[in-house]
Amino acid sequence: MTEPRWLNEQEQRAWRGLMAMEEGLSAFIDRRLRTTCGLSHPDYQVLAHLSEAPGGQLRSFQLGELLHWEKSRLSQHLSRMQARGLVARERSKADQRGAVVSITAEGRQLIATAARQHVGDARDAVIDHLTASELRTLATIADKVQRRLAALDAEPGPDAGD
Amino acid sequence: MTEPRWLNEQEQRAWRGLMAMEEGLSAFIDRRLRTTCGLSHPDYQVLAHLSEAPGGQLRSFQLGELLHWEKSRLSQHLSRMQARGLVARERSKADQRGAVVSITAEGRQLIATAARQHVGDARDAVIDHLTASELRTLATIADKVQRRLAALDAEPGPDAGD
DNA sequence: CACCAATGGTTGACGAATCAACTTTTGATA
DNA sequence: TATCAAAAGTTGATTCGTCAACCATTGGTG
Repeated sequence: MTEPRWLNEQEQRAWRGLMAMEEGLSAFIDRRLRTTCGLSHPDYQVLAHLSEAPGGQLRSFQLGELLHWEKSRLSQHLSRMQARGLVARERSKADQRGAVVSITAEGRQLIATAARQHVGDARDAVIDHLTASELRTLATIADKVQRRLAALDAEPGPDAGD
Repeated sequence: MTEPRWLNEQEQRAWRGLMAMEEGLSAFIDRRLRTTCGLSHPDYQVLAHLSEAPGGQLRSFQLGELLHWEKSRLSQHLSRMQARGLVARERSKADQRGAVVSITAEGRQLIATAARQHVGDARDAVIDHLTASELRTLATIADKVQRRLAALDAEPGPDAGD
């Protein structure tokens, strides 16, 4: 079969809407964080995870798993954030191969401000304009999609005889 | 007021879910297009718009508006796509300042394949796993958010006395 | 204990995105 | 018609993300 099932009217509205919302929203979030706090969204995510971790520190690979980042990206990004004084790194005593990343006082300052900003933006752009029912449905959809993506990731392509 | 209204349980589920879905989904879409067709998602969007335009061509600035891209990004990206033989550019006869971008035969070939792939992926990751009601709600939410983002973009910050 | 694959991270090179500065052309106005 | 601001694109510098190769440590097995 060379022709797939194309999307009908309703499906297309949902899909195109989702794609457009995605692009617009992520651009919005990133722009707001940058202009008001001087943090990119990736910066924000790093600091958010660190600030929520016990002691404000994590092993590099743990942080990488939380963010779903490749190790090289994480390493490069942390180098830049370290140069800006937002995080610190030192070798792990337990495992000499590894590094422990910790949030600095300056980083904590920034993430506190940024978190307020971020919640305000989330409300302003999305949350406050949806009904309780829509919020529930949105959460459900997001869960389904994430589970589906995880499944697709786990079984890359053995399916052929169905 | 220094403390914003933090998100309650339900709101947080929706917001975090949305963010996570967004990242996972866009990574998935991009990865699939790259590995199966050799096109990045940006490449795909450019070709999709061109292929839908009358004559398979558009003025650069029109393409930029459709994509919400800055002109420099568009220019650089088109240079790369041109080098790969996916699009062609020539000066506009009507306006000597401007350029007309057109999709090549090779570009049409690729976008045809990629579109099938893309629809399949959309179904596989999202569409086929949602109920009709969820699809409707998703479209509604996406519309609301996009309108809200447009409004925020139009009036950057005059609102203060509400 | 000697070897060796796997783990944890860094580095360098290249493709992509953004910003500012720079053409060229257009179109309005004095 | 001479001028000048705005519009349409390009270019160069910087930053960010990804890929592949690399180094150091660990831990298991013969």
